[in-house]
Amino acid sequence: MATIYQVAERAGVSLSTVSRVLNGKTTVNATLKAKVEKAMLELNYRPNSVARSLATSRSDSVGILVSELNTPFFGDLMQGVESTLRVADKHVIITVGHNNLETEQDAVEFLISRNCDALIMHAEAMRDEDLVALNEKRLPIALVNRQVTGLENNCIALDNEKGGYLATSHLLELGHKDIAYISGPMKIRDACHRLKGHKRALEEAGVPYNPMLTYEGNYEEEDGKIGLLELLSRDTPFSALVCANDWMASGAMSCARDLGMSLPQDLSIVGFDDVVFAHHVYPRLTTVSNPIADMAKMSAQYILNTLYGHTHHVQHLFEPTLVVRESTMAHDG
Amino acid sequence: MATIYQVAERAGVSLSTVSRVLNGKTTVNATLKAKVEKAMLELNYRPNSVARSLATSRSDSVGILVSELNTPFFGDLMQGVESTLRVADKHVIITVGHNNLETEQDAVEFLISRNCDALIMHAEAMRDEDLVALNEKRLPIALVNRQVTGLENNCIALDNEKGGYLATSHLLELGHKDIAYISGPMKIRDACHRLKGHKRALEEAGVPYNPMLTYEGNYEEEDGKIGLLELLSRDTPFSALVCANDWMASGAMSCARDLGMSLPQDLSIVGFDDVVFAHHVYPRLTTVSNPIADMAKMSAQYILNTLYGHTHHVQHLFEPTLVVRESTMAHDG
DNA sequence: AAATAACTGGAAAGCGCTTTCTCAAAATAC
DNA sequence: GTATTTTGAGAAAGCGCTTTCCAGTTATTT
Repeated sequence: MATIYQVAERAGVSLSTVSRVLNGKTTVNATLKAKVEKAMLELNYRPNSVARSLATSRSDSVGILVSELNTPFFGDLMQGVESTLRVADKHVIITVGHNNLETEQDAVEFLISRNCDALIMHAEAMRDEDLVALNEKRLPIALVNRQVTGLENNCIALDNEKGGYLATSHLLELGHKDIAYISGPMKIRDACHRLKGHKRALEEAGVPYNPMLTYEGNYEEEDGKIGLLELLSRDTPFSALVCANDWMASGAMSCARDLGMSLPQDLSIVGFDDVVFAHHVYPRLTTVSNPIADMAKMSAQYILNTLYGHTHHVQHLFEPTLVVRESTMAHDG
Repeated sequence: MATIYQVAERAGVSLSTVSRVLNGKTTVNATLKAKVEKAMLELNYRPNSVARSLATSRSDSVGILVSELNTPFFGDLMQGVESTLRVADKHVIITVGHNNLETEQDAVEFLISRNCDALIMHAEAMRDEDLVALNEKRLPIALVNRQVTGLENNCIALDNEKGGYLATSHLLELGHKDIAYISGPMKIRDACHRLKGHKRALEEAGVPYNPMLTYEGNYEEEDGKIGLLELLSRDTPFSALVCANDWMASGAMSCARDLGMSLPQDLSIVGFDDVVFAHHVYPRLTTVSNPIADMAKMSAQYILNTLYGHTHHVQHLFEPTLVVRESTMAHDG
């Protein structure tokens, strides 16, 4: 790889001149500039961004932390961030936290040691304090899908409580009263909030909450199946089921079908997140849409604002909406 | 952030000692070592990997190029690579090529300018020559899902031709003779190979290939729908359909259902890739499984071998297998 | 006790680039 | 034509770390 010295030599100018045309801060004589550009082209010169980063302690890249790489949810998240950063000519360094404290911290350290200019994080395991502490370094952070008191400005979150509320309200409106709920792991906050919304909807409708109708899963497809079987075994009848994400909803659906139930006649099911396959399942899944891609974009814009002087409007709380498809129907009983 | 000097000072040792314990090439007196480690802990020292990378021109990170971030296929790819590299304590820098020549080249330049030790690429737009040229720099590359003559060692590919063959053979065995085919874009090689396999299966079965039964899509869900409508409009009856990926298969399925067809009675459909939602659709999709996660892992192991002296066995060609589910059935006519 | 081995410290160069700072040259003013 | 400003060029330091040398200590052998 050619260095800046070689470019300078070939163009017959000093190294500082090359640096000047490279960074365009100061004006450079037009003919000289042309010479330099020619030399760069001929040598196929590309500035070494590691060296540049060391010298400037900036890197024009922002670190992003996701929990997994291979789920539609995080796919949309990464994609949203990457695309909006790319148009601003910033790059992205992705790390994986696996929803595990140590791994998340490791990932963050890695990103810091890579001189990232900022962090966009979907941190699930790190505690609020960790995040606050992190924010105190002079490295800007954006928190996606999380609300931390004290960091309101950095958070871009979904109103999960409202989402849970919407899901259950929809079923109540359809005349269901016995509504089962397969929750995500309660150690994950959005799972708590979703369940809270569910309870509020019940309460407002005057339907008592029955713990026998709730099962705590782990957000995975399998949990939908296991959860449904478990719920059915509890001898507490129900005509509808809310699943705290689409994966579990899908698991519950195929389990129900395997059990010979017909959907949605025998069981109305609503999911959460509206991930890409939600309309692939049959019957197409009624679900709560989680505008994760929009939130991701917004977080990127927030970073662009604070870091590079852009002036996007930033919205901190996103509203979920109910997407009614064919997996729910009125209760006849 | 603390520097190595501060650690040295605090531990009361020289900088070279710190560097020695850091890199562990030479042995260091145990008590000194302990002192240094204590100092590091107290200062929460993390070596600046940018500086280190500049000094060593290695970075312990490998660049990876994918076409998209938000599809299950690439999700599995990234996940496979990341997980196997992580256990070897290497990091990953992901870039996106969007199946576009310029973007791909840009991404590669970025990775190079970041001092990546190696590249794992799913390059779709770059030409064979580009890849060969790239390989000539001393930076090792692994090519996933692609076969380039001259780079046989670097390629980890799926036998796509065989996959296409399997799909169509399955239908032929079920008694279908009029088999439509929705292809991927012919500018993408695996799409060509899959189609070629389809044709070979027909030929071996003595069924003449009818171009009227082939539609060229773009690998997107929408294309399944458009393709099916187009094929139906051609007045050339068919009882089965092969789609060159699961997305198009899913699109075709929902389109068929919207048209009032019942599946698989009125139309047998087989997909390709066995992406995660293939068994979410209804009826569950018979498809050709593409062991992309395994291939990804293998590519990472190959890199580990060439770069860091590991000695994994590397397999260059992967066999697809047919996964029979419920979207295909015997032809009665 | 002498010879050998093993470790440690200090200094210095270098990775490739940016960024002052200084000074000379060109452009403008009077 | 001299004085003044504006521009551009070059030199040099520094970003944080690794590496290599060499000299000096300390431990281990014999």
